[in-house]
Amino acid sequence: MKSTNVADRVTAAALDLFATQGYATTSVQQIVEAAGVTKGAMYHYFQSKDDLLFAIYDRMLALQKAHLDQIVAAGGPVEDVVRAVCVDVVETSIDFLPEGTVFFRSMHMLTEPRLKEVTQRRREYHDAFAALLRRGQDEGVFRTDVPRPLLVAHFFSDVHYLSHWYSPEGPETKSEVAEQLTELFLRGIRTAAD
Amino acid sequence: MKSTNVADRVTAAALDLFATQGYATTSVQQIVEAAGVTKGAMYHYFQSKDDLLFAIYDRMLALQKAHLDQIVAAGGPVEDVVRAVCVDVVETSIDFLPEGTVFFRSMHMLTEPRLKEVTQRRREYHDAFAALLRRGQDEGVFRTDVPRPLLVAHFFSDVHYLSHWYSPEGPETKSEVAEQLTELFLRGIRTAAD
DNA sequence: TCGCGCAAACCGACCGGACGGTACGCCAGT
DNA sequence: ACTGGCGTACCGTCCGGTCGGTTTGCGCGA
Repeated sequence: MKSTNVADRVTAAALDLFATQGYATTSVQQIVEAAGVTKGAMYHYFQSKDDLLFAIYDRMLALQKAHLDQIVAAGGPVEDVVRAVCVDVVETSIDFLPEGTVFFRSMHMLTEPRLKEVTQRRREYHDAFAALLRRGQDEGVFRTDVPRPLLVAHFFSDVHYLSHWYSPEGPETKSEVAEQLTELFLRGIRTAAD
Repeated sequence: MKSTNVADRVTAAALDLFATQGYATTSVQQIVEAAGVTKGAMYHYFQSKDDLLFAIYDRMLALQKAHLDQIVAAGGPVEDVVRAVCVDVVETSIDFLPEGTVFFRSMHMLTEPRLKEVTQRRREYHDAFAALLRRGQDEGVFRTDVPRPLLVAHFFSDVHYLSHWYSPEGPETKSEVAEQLTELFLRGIRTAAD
C-alpha cells in the first residue's frame, strides 16, 4: 500500500517536528519537506494542519482506551487490576513519549469540535479509572478520606509528567519506572492497615 | 507611579491571554488592546514578545525560590521541612495557576538564552528538593529503593498537573488540596516501618 | 493483449492577510 | 533645549490554504 505511506510519513514528520519545535512554530512547508512530499499531497489526505494534530491524538487515545478495556475485562482483585492499569498506561506513555509531549503542550491549539472530542475521550478514560478506585474503596482496600478526583489527578499527574523528565537513555528502564511509579501511587492510596 | 503601571497592565493582559489562548496564537496587537496601551508603549518596556513570557516566569520562579530558601533556613526535622516545602509549593502554584498553565505549555517557545536561564533556575529548585530527600534517606526516614530523581519527579508531577484540573470554584480549598497531595506523597516515600 | 477513459493521487505556484518589529516624530516635564 | 515616554504608520516576511492542471493506476470492452 503505497498511498497510505504518504499519510504515514506526513504524520511521522509532523509528530517529530511538533515535539521538537512546537505546533505553532512548525509550518506546513517544513512538515511536507521533512516527509518528502508536496503540500498538495498532504492536503489531499488531511483537511488542515489542525487535522494532523488530531490524528496524533486519535491514535494514542484509541490505543490506551483499548488497553484499558482489555485489562478491566480480564478482571481479578481490584488492586491487581489497578496495578495492571497503572503499569500499562505508564509503559504505553513511554512508548508514545513524543505524542505525550505534543499532547499536553498543544492540545489547546485544536479547533473547537476536535478539542471537544479529545477532551471527552480523555474523560472517559479518567472516569473508568475513577470507577476502579471506587470499587477499591467499596471493598475497603483504598482510603476514602481523600476526594476521589484528587486521587485520579494524583495518578495521572505522573503519567503526564513523564515527557518532562524520562529519557530512554536514562538509567531506568521503561518497566522499572512503570512499577516504581505504580508502587508509589498504590502505597499512597491504600488504607492504613496493611 | 504611572509609568510602571503600563508595564504591569501589559504583563497582566499578556498572562491572561497566554493562559486562555496560548502564546503563539496571541498577537502583540491583542495584548496591547487588552491592556489599553499601544504597541509603541509596550515595546518601550519590553524588548520582544518573548520578553513578556520571560517576565511571567521570572516572577513566579523568584517567588517560589524565595519561599523555599526561607523554609529550609527555618530548619527542623526533615519530614517537617519536606512537608512544609510541599504544602507551600502546591499553595503558591494554586495562587499562580494561570502562570503555571502558561509555563508548562509555552516554555519551549522561549528563545535560547532565556530558555537556558529558566531551565537552570528550575533545576536549582529541584536540586534543593532532592537534597532534602537525600537528608531524609540518610536519616532513614525516606525509602532508598527508588531512585531519587524519580521521587522528585513524582512530587513535581502533582504540582505541574494542578493547572489541568484544579479550580478555585471546585469543592476543595487550596490548603486542603495542598495537604492531601503532600500526605499522599509522603506516605509513598516513607520507609515501610512506620 | 491492448488501448481507452476516468477517477484518484498528486503537484506547486500563488493568494490574502496577519504578524512581529521598527522608524520617526510629538509632547510633557524639567 | 533636551530627554524619556509614548503614538502611529508602515515594512518585510511568512504562513495556511487553494486551485487549475498533470500524472498515475486500473477496470473494461473489443
